[in-house]
Amino acid sequence: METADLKKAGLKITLPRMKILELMESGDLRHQSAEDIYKALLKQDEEIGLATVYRVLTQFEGAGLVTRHHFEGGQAVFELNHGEHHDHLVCISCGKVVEFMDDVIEQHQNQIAQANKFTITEHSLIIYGRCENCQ
Amino acid sequence: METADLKKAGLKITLPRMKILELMESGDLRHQSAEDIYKALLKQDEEIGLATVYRVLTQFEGAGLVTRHHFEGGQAVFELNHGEHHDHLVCISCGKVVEFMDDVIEQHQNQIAQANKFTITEHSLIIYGRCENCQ
DNA sequence: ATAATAATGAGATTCTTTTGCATATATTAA
DNA sequence: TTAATATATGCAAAAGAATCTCATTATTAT
Repeated sequence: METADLKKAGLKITLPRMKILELMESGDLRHQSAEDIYKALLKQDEEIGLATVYRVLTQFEGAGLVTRHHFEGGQAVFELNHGEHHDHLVCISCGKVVEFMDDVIEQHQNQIAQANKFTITEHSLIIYGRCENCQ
Repeated sequence: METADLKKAGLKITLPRMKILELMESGDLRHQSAEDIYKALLKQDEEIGLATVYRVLTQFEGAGLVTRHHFEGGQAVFELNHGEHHDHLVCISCGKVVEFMDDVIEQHQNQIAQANKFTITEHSLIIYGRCENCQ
Protein backbone atom coordinates (compact mmCIF):
# COMPACT_ATOMS: atom_id res chain seq x y z
CA MET A 1 0.00 0.00 0.00
CA GLU A 2 1.50 3.25 -1.08
CA THR A 3 0.94 6.94 -0.86
CA ALA A 4 0.29 6.66 -4.57
CA ASP A 5 -2.93 4.85 -3.78
CA LEU A 6 -4.06 7.76 -1.68
CA LYS A 7 -3.19 10.27 -4.40
CA LYS A 8 -4.96 8.18 -6.98
CA ALA A 9 -8.04 8.34 -4.82
CA GLY A 10 -7.79 12.12 -4.66
CA LEU A 11 -6.89 12.05 -1.00
CA LYS A 12 -4.20 14.23 0.50
CA ILE A 13 -1.35 12.50 2.18
CA THR A 14 -1.82 13.25 5.82
CA LEU A 15 -0.41 11.87 8.99
CA PRO A 16 -3.63 10.24 10.23
CA ARG A 17 -4.14 8.51 6.91
CA MET A 18 -0.59 7.22 6.83
CA LYS A 19 -0.78 6.01 10.38
CA ILE A 20 -4.03 4.18 9.79
CA LEU A 21 -2.62 2.52 6.68
CA GLU A 22 0.55 1.53 8.50
CA LEU A 23 -1.37 0.09 11.37
CA MET A 24 -3.63 -1.93 9.10
CA GLU A 25 -0.67 -3.20 7.11
CA SER A 26 1.35 -4.12 10.15
CA GLY A 27 -0.75 -7.18 10.13
CA ASP A 28 -1.27 -8.31 13.68
CA LEU A 29 -4.98 -7.95 13.23
CA ARG A 30 -6.42 -7.94 9.77
CA HIS A 31 -9.95 -7.14 10.93
CA GLN A 32 -10.37 -4.23 13.28
CA SER A 33 -13.17 -1.90 14.24
CA ALA A 34 -12.77 1.85 13.96
CA GLU A 35 -12.49 2.01 17.69
CA ASP A 36 -9.80 -0.69 17.78
CA ILE A 37 -7.76 1.34 15.35
CA TYR A 38 -8.38 4.54 17.27
CA LYS A 39 -7.23 3.00 20.53
CA ALA A 40 -4.19 1.37 18.96
CA LEU A 41 -3.10 4.73 17.60
CA LEU A 42 -3.65 6.47 20.92
CA LYS A 43 -1.49 3.81 22.53
CA GLN A 44 1.27 4.75 20.07
CA ASP A 45 0.86 8.32 21.27
CA GLU A 46 -0.57 9.46 18.00
CA GLU A 47 -2.89 12.42 18.31
CA ILE A 48 -6.00 11.40 16.49
CA GLY A 49 -9.75 11.67 16.85
CA LEU A 50 -12.25 8.87 16.56
CA ALA A 51 -14.20 10.91 14.02
CA THR A 52 -11.14 11.05 11.82
CA VAL A 53 -10.71 7.32 11.98
CA TYR A 54 -14.30 6.78 10.86
CA ARG A 55 -13.96 9.41 8.13
CA VAL A 56 -10.70 8.01 6.83
CA LEU A 57 -11.94 4.44 6.84
CA THR A 58 -15.06 5.45 4.96
CA GLN A 59 -12.94 7.25 2.39
CA PHE A 60 -10.63 4.28 2.08
CA GLU A 61 -13.64 2.11 1.55
CA GLY A 62 -14.87 4.42 -1.19
CA ALA A 63 -11.44 4.34 -2.77
CA GLY A 64 -11.44 0.55 -2.69
CA LEU A 65 -8.49 0.33 -0.31
CA VAL A 66 -10.50 -1.16 2.48
CA THR A 67 -13.57 -3.35 2.97
CA ARG A 68 -16.12 -2.90 5.71
CA HIS A 69 -17.62 -6.06 7.15
CA HIS A 70 -20.74 -6.29 9.25
CA PHE A 71 -19.88 -9.22 11.45
CA GLU A 72 -22.20 -9.89 14.34
CA GLY A 73 -21.72 -7.76 17.39
CA GLY A 74 -22.65 -4.21 16.56
CA GLN A 75 -19.39 -2.73 15.38
CA ALA A 76 -18.31 -2.94 11.76
CA VAL A 77 -14.79 -4.19 11.14
CA PHE A 78 -12.42 -3.00 8.45
CA GLU A 79 -9.94 -4.96 6.42
CA LEU A 80 -7.21 -3.78 4.09
CA ASN A 81 -7.84 -5.07 0.59
CA HIS A 82 -5.21 -7.44 -0.65
CA GLY A 83 -6.09 -8.34 -4.17
CA GLU A 84 -8.51 -11.20 -4.39
CA HIS A 85 -11.93 -11.30 -2.92
CA HIS A 86 -12.54 -13.78 -0.14
CA ASP A 87 -15.06 -14.75 2.52
CA HIS A 88 -14.76 -15.31 6.25
CA LEU A 89 -14.96 -17.90 8.98
CA VAL A 90 -15.44 -16.18 12.34
CA CYS A 91 -15.04 -17.84 15.72
CA ILE A 92 -17.88 -16.68 17.96
CA SER A 93 -15.82 -17.47 21.01
CA CYS A 94 -12.37 -15.96 20.52
CA GLY A 95 -13.03 -13.76 17.50
CA LYS A 96 -10.49 -15.50 15.30
CA VAL A 97 -11.07 -14.83 11.61
CA VAL A 98 -10.03 -17.17 8.81
CA GLU A 99 -10.28 -16.08 5.21
CA PHE A 100 -11.25 -18.44 2.45
CA MET A 101 -12.28 -18.44 -1.16
CA ASP A 102 -14.25 -21.06 -3.02
CA ASP A 103 -14.74 -20.84 -6.74
CA VAL A 104 -17.69 -23.16 -6.78
CA ILE A 105 -19.52 -21.01 -4.24
CA GLU A 106 -18.70 -17.89 -6.25
CA GLN A 107 -20.00 -19.46 -9.45
CA HIS A 108 -23.21 -20.55 -7.83
CA GLN A 109 -23.77 -17.08 -6.45
CA ASN A 110 -23.50 -15.65 -9.92
CA GLN A 111 -25.96 -18.20 -11.25
CA ILE A 112 -28.42 -17.41 -8.50
CA ALA A 113 -28.19 -13.68 -9.10
CA GLN A 114 -28.66 -14.20 -12.81
CA ALA A 115 -31.62 -16.49 -12.31
CA ASN A 116 -33.25 -13.76 -10.23
CA LYS A 117 -32.26 -10.99 -12.64
CA PHE A 118 -30.05 -9.25 -10.08
CA THR A 119 -26.85 -7.45 -10.95
CA ILE A 120 -24.43 -8.23 -8.15
CA THR A 121 -22.60 -5.31 -6.59
CA GLU A 122 -21.06 -7.29 -3.79
CA HIS A 123 -21.68 -10.16 -1.49
CA SER A 124 -20.94 -11.25 2.01
CA LEU A 125 -20.57 -14.81 3.18
CA ILE A 126 -19.70 -15.31 6.81
CA ILE A 127 -19.60 -18.67 8.52
CA TYR A 128 -19.84 -18.42 12.30
CA GLY A 129 -18.70 -21.19 14.55
CA ARG A 130 -16.09 -22.31 17.03
CA CYS A 131 -12.48 -22.73 16.07
CA GLU A 132 -10.29 -25.65 17.06
CA ASN A 133 -9.28 -24.04 20.36
CA CYS A 134 -12.77 -23.01 21.39
CA GLN A 135 -14.76 -26.22 21.01
CA MET B 1 -46.90 -20.30 14.47
CA GLU B 2 -48.88 -20.99 17.56
CA THR B 3 -49.18 -19.91 21.13
CA ALA B 4 -47.80 -23.37 21.87
CA ASP B 5 -44.47 -22.21 20.50
CA LEU B 6 -44.43 -19.38 22.97
CA LYS B 7 -45.30 -21.63 25.86
CA LYS B 8 -42.65 -24.09 24.80
CA ALA B 9 -40.15 -21.28 24.95
CA GLY B 10 -41.24 -20.45 28.47
CA LEU B 11 -42.78 -17.19 27.36
CA LYS B 12 -46.12 -15.97 28.60
CA ILE B 13 -48.79 -15.40 26.03
CA THR B 14 -49.22 -11.68 26.01
CA LEU B 15 -50.89 -9.23 23.69
CA PRO B 16 -47.69 -7.63 22.41
CA ARG B 17 -46.18 -11.00 21.63
CA MET B 18 -49.28 -12.17 19.80
CA LYS B 19 -49.53 -8.98 17.82
CA ILE B 20 -45.91 -9.12 16.78
CA LEU B 21 -46.28 -12.74 15.69
CA GLU B 22 -49.45 -11.96 13.77
CA LEU B 23 -47.85 -9.05 12.02
CA MET B 24 -44.82 -11.08 11.04
CA GLU B 25 -47.00 -13.92 9.79
CA SER B 26 -49.29 -11.65 7.84
CA GLY B 27 -46.66 -11.80 5.25
CA ASP B 28 -46.58 -8.49 3.44
CA LEU B 29 -43.01 -7.99 4.51
CA ARG B 30 -40.95 -10.94 5.59
CA HIS B 31 -37.97 -8.85 6.68
CA GLN B 32 -38.70 -5.96 8.98
CA SER B 33 -36.71 -3.90 11.44
CA ALA B 34 -37.87 -3.55 15.02
CA GLU B 35 -38.90 -0.03 14.21
CA ASP B 36 -40.90 -1.12 11.16
CA ILE B 37 -42.81 -3.52 13.36
CA TYR B 38 -43.30 -0.92 16.05
CA LYS B 39 -44.69 1.60 13.59
CA ALA B 40 -46.92 -0.94 11.90
CA LEU B 41 -48.45 -1.83 15.26
CA LEU B 42 -48.95 1.80 16.19
CA LYS B 43 -50.73 2.27 12.90
CA GLN B 44 -53.10 -0.52 13.91
CA ASP B 45 -53.71 1.42 17.12
CA GLU B 46 -51.95 -1.12 19.24
CA GLU B 47 -50.48 0.30 22.39
CA ILE B 48 -46.91 -0.87 22.40
CA GLY B 49 -43.45 0.42 23.20
CA LEU B 50 -40.41 0.18 21.00
CA ALA B 51 -38.46 -1.36 23.88
CA THR B 52 -41.00 -4.15 24.07
CA VAL B 53 -40.64 -4.85 20.37
CA TYR B 54 -36.89 -5.16 20.74
CA ARG B 55 -37.23 -7.31 23.84
CA VAL B 56 -39.78 -9.61 22.30
CA LEU B 57 -37.84 -10.02 19.08
CA THR B 58 -34.70 -10.87 21.04
CA GLN B 59 -36.63 -13.46 23.02
CA PHE B 60 -38.13 -14.89 19.86
CA GLU B 61 -34.68 -15.12 18.41
CA GLY B 62 -33.49 -16.97 21.49
CA ALA B 63 -36.44 -19.32 21.19
CA GLY B 64 -35.62 -19.98 17.56
CA LEU B 65 -38.83 -18.45 16.26
CA VAL B 66 -37.14 -15.60 14.51
CA THR B 67 -33.83 -14.85 12.82
CA ARG B 68 -32.02 -11.55 13.04
CA HIS B 69 -30.18 -10.45 9.92
CA HIS B 70 -27.51 -7.76 9.76
CA PHE B 71 -28.12 -6.43 6.29
CA GLU B 72 -26.30 -3.25 5.38
CA GLY B 73 -27.88 -0.06 6.58
CA GLY B 74 -27.66 0.14 10.31
CA GLN B 75 -30.88 -1.51 11.41
CA ALA B 76 -31.11 -5.24 11.91
CA VAL B 77 -34.07 -6.94 10.27
CA PHE B 78 -36.07 -9.84 11.65
CA GLU B 79 -37.62 -12.73 9.85
CA LEU B 80 -40.03 -15.37 11.05
CA ASN B 81 -38.47 -18.79 10.74
CA HIS B 82 -40.26 -21.02 8.31
CA GLY B 83 -38.59 -24.35 8.40
CA GLU B 84 -35.66 -24.53 6.06
CA HIS B 85 -32.61 -22.38 6.16
CA HIS B 86 -32.02 -20.03 3.25
CA ASP B 87 -29.89 -17.12 2.16
CA HIS B 88 -30.72 -13.71 0.72
CA LEU B 89 -30.44 -11.53 -2.34
CA VAL B 90 -30.94 -7.89 -1.34
CA CYS B 91 -31.56 -5.03 -3.76
CA ILE B 92 -29.47 -2.07 -2.63
CA SER B 93 -31.82 0.29 -4.43
CA CYS B 94 -35.38 -0.67 -3.47
CA GLY B 95 -34.67 -3.03 -0.59
CA LYS B 96 -36.36 -6.01 -2.23
CA VAL B 97 -35.31 -9.30 -0.66
CA VAL B 98 -35.30 -12.63 -2.45
CA GLU B 99 -34.66 -15.84 -0.57
CA PHE B 100 -32.73 -18.69 -2.04
CA MET B 101 -31.12 -21.94 -1.06
CA ASP B 102 -28.34 -23.79 -2.82
CA ASP B 103 -27.25 -27.21 -1.70
CA VAL B 104 -23.92 -27.04 -3.41
CA ILE B 105 -23.06 -23.81 -1.59
CA GLU B 106 -24.14 -25.35 1.71
CA GLN B 107 -22.02 -28.43 1.15
CA HIS B 108 -18.99 -26.39 0.29
CA GLN B 109 -19.42 -24.31 3.41
CA ASN B 110 -19.38 -27.44 5.50
CA GLN B 111 -16.24 -28.64 3.78
CA ILE B 112 -14.52 -25.34 4.36
CA ALA B 113 -15.43 -25.28 8.03
CA GLN B 114 -14.23 -28.83 8.42
CA ALA B 115 -10.98 -28.11 6.63
CA ASN B 116 -10.36 -25.30 9.10
CA LYS B 117 -11.52 -27.30 12.10
CA PHE B 118 -14.45 -25.01 12.80
CA THR B 119 -17.77 -26.21 14.16
CA ILE B 120 -20.42 -24.17 12.37
CA THR B 121 -23.07 -22.56 14.50
CA GLU B 122 -24.62 -20.53 11.72
CA HIS B 123 -23.80 -18.68 8.58
CA SER B 124 -24.90 -15.68 6.65
CA LEU B 125 -24.71 -15.30 2.90
CA ILE B 126 -26.06 -12.10 1.47
CA ILE B 127 -25.74 -11.10 -2.16
CA TYR B 128 -26.21 -7.38 -2.71
CA GLY B 129 -27.12 -5.97 -6.09
CA ARG B 130 -29.82 -4.35 -8.15
CA CYS B 131 -33.02 -6.14 -8.97
CA GLU B 132 -34.67 -6.20 -12.36
CA ASN B 133 -36.56 -2.96 -11.76
CA CYS B 134 -33.62 -1.03 -10.37
CA GLN B 135 -30.96 -1.50 -13.03
C1' DA C 1 6.32 31.66 0.45
C1' DT C 2 1.45 32.32 -0.31
C1' DA C 3 -3.16 31.49 -1.45
C1' DA C 4 -6.59 28.16 -2.02
C1' DT C 5 -8.27 23.90 -0.69
C1' DA C 6 -8.96 19.99 2.03
C1' DA C 7 -8.45 17.52 6.47
C1' DT C 8 -8.38 17.42 11.47
C1' DG C 9 -9.91 17.10 16.46
C1' DA C 10 -13.24 17.96 19.80
C1' DG C 11 -17.58 17.92 21.00
C1' DA C 12 -22.36 17.89 19.91
C1' DT C 13 -25.77 15.14 17.52
C1' DT C 14 -28.28 11.42 15.52
C1' DC C 15 -29.63 6.79 15.28
C1' DT C 16 -30.16 2.14 17.05
C1' DT C 17 -30.56 -0.75 20.83
C1' DT C 18 -30.62 -1.80 25.80
C1' DT C 19 -31.75 -1.08 30.73
C1' DG C 20 -34.03 0.38 35.15
C1' DC C 21 -38.02 0.81 37.35
C1' DA C 22 -42.85 1.44 38.74
C1' DT C 23 -47.07 -0.42 37.01
C1' DA C 24 -49.84 -3.72 34.75
C1' DT C 25 -50.82 -8.44 33.06
C1' DA C 26 -50.64 -13.34 32.86
C1' DT C 27 -50.24 -17.69 35.25
C1' DT C 28 -50.51 -20.75 39.24
C1' DA C 29 -52.27 -22.69 43.20
C1' DA C 30 -55.82 -22.39 46.55
C1' DT D 1 -62.80 -17.52 40.86
C1' DT D 2 -59.84 -15.30 43.36
C1' DA D 3 -55.49 -14.26 45.59
C1' DA D 4 -50.66 -14.70 45.25
C1' DT D 5 -46.49 -14.75 42.39
C1' DA D 6 -43.95 -14.32 38.77
C1' DT D 7 -43.33 -11.97 34.38
C1' DA D 8 -43.98 -8.58 31.08
C1' DT D 9 -44.89 -3.85 29.83
C1' DG D 10 -44.25 1.16 28.76
C1' DC D 11 -41.74 5.02 29.49
C1' DA D 12 -37.77 7.51 30.19
C1' DA D 13 -33.03 7.37 30.67
C1' DA D 14 -28.72 5.37 29.13
C1' DA D 15 -25.42 3.21 26.33
C1' DG D 16 -23.16 2.33 22.02
C1' DA D 17 -22.01 3.25 17.23
C1' DA D 18 -21.42 6.40 13.62
C1' DT D 19 -21.93 11.03 11.70
C1' DC D 20 -21.85 16.01 11.54
C1' DT D 21 -20.41 20.91 12.65
C1' DC D 22 -17.08 24.14 12.89
C1' DA D 23 -13.01 26.57 14.16
C1' DT D 24 -8.23 25.41 13.43
C1' DT D 25 -4.41 23.30 11.02
C1' DA D 26 -2.06 20.97 7.39
C1' DT D 27 -1.33 20.06 2.43
C1' DT D 28 -0.94 21.25 -2.27
C1' DA D 29 -0.46 24.10 -6.36
C1' DT D 30 1.14 28.56 -7.65
